[in-house]
Amino acid sequence: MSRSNDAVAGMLREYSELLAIAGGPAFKVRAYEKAARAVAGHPDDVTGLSGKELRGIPNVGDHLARKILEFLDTGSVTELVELRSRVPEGLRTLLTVPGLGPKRAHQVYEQLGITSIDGLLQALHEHRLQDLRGWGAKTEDNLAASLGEAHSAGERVQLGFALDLAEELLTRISAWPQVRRAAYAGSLRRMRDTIGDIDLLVAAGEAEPVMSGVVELPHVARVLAHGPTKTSVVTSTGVQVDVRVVQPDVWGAALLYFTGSKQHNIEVRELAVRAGLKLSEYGLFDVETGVLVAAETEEEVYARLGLPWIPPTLREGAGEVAAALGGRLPQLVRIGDVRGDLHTHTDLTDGVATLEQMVAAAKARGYEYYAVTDHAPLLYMQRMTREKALAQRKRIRELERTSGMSLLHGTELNVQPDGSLDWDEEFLSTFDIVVASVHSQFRQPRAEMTARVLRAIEHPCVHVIGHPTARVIGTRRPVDLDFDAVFRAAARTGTALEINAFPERLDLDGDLVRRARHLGVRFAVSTDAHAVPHLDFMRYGVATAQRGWAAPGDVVNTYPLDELRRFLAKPLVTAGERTFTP
DNA sequence: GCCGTTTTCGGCCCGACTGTTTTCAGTCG
Repeated sequence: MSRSNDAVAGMLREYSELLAIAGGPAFKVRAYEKAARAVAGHPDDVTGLSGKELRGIPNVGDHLARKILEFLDTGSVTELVELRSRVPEGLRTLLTVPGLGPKRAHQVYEQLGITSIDGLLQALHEHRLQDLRGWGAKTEDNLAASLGEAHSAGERVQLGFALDLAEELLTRISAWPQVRRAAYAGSLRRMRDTIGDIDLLVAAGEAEPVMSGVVELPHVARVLAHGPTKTSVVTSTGVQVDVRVVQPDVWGAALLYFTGSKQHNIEVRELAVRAGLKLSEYGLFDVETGVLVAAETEEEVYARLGLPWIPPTLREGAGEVAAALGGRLPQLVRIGDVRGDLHTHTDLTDGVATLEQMVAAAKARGYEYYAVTDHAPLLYMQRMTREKALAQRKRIRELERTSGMSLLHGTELNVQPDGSLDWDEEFLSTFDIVVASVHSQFRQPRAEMTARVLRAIEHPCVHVIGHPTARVIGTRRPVDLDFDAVFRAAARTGTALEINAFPERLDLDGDLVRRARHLGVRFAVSTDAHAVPHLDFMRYGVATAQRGWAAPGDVVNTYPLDELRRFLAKPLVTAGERTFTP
């Protein structure tokens, strides 16, 4: 994703939020927010675009085009700087607390002088908030709960953010003359859904120039440590980056060591000890003679220990070493196995790209098929209607003839609190693919939530349950579900569970995928794209599937189209099996 | 501030939920 689009979108979003807190007109707040979304989702890099071209982006008009140009030109916007001076800096971070919007942020600032999350916690502790107009004990309780969650997320950043940053840093570092190889390691290479700090490994004959280069990188805000082979810095975005330099001939041993996980390394080193060997980041050595046995590649090191190469996404010390010893490692699904995306949106609902743009981008990715699944009427804000859906279907059928790619017309339904869905069964049966997701009432007790999701799974027209836990990383915890019951029902009815590839979601996560897989569940790895660049999130979804030990056969969108269609026919559901009737 | 006109003004995603009120404000999706 192009960085300048993200930077511009960030500027517009900040403007929108500051305006909201300052009590600016709501329509203006929304205008900035909409423009931010459009710019972030715009497929072309905005750098170098003319004012006229910028105005071609939806929701960007004269004023915003000028602000964007000023921003790209000077790195700043006069009016934004002025606005910042009127709103204390910390107030904006208060908006990240679920349940606290611009009005209440403004209120706690005006009446209690609170400008930070710490200040809010303090006031909460002293029960000073419930004296405010419109506040009560319950409001305080809810706020305390969401603050607790935000805090428990700690300083970790999302996978997508970390990977973008790591790749940008690696591009720079790899260009230095001393550098032979450079790669990210650690939890990022294992593709965990959140990343504590970024570990970069560099192979270079000479370490010193690399270490000095790292502290000079423009991203660096603070240097934590700066030694001959290891440097730790904090970036201006607050992420810690550890860079380690090794000799090129021990690359494999070092990469293995720095990729971890700790538990995986312990298990591998135990194997070494039992074989009279010693494993460190400098190589695999014979204990008696001290002779180096293997170090150059990971494959060599693993092989000398009697192991096949173990994919990083499996290295969690969760049975992968034993499986590797026994020849039982799964054949993992890979990005190249994916033949299509089964959950995407267009600007007919809340996407920012047109149907034509999304289809063209999917075609450019080389997909064999592509599903468009815009929202359904019960997500009221999207104002979907049967007529709009049918009109879209007509355009999809036309587009299919010219695009040379199979297009599936689908929809994303809303699973209501009682498990009922948008539209009737007769109309639903006319869609090629139906995704059903929970979008509201996330705090239902387990029994109700489970019954709700089970009813959707049992519905004969529902093919995929979208983002099954509805979590938003760092913001909203997963819903409370009896997963075994859900997984068994999904397996029995032939309903796929989604592995939503959006970096904020990654839902199901790797652990749940693994559990579900054991019960025979199949998965749809989908991006939930709302813009062209979001189609690239597929790699996060595939990595999450890998973390759940999923093979291509477990993932329905690796199937050729005819096989996918057989799956979507949901042959496993018969009327007699249904425990709920819609 | 943007957009689409019944084009240069007047609308702007719209309904549910929560917790507070005692008829509604704030937040969310």
